[in-house]
Amino acid sequence: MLQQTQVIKVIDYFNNFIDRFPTLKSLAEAESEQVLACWSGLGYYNRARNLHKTAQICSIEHGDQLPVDLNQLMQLPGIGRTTAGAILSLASDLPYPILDGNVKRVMSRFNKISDEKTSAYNAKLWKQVEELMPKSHCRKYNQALMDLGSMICTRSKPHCHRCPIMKNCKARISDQVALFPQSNKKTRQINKTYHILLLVSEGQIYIEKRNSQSIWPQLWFLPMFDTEQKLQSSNLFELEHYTHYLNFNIKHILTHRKLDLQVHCYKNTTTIDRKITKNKKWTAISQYKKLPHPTALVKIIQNYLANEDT
DNA sequence: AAGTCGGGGGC
DNA sequence: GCCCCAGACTT
Repeated sequence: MLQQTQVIKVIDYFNNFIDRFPTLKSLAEAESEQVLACWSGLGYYNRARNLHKTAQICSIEHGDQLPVDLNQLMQLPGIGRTTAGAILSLASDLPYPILDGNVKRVMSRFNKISDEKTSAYNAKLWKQVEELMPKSHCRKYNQALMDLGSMICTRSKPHCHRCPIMKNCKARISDQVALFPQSNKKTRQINKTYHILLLVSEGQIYIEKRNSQSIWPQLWFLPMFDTEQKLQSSNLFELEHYTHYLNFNIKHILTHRKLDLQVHCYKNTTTIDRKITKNKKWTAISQYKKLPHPTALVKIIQNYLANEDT
């Protein structure tokens, strides 16, 4: 959960997740849908799928436990070198370094490491953090290094006057702290418009499971179309029985894409045949909240629905 | 080596 | 608005 996600955001999800899946075995035996639902709103949903797979692999191959071995850990889906190092050092107090975003920043400043190319930059950072790694007190050392990065050696306005290693920090010595680390190259965001169909009937909304190809793969959401024509011509929902009553617009930003989501709302007060299939169904908005989906959009949609009802 | 994947906080 | 965050995986 902590991969590319700040601690404050994770805490509630973590507690809920541990309540729901208290052991590795219980996670391994869970349905994928339930695991994803517990992840709903946290983002990077492949992390949930990988965690689930890892639990299943460890359940079968490692006797319901994580292996205490760097290479074996790194072969598990979703566990790279940093996460493997975190497991070994924090759980077992073994001398394996971590290179997360915080430690990267500390290392970059401490030894004035910079490079044009990302791969060479990361290699230098790993080498540096390996050389500094002590053979004892590994748990406390790694935790302290991350805390140093998150609380003292912050990205902007670092608190160098309170830093315990300021005397040996090359960036500090040369008064160049602000120059490190170099800002990352930006991947430009591509604008994309989608047309979304919101069907409301007797307090329920229609949702479907997305395919594996596009964004939000295999999550439940309202039907999305590339063009308004495709939305209009989707006879799946017998649009002639519905009354169009509202359009609204949602701007949603992903890491690599700016989405302009145009929501087309249709209402129907008569009873309809609500078929539930594997990948399509009707659901009350309250139930919708418990499904795997991009929740940032659910709040907005719920607000519009609430306003319409009153 | 570059692209992909969410959502949110800081400034 | 831009950058980054307790990164890893795919192409």
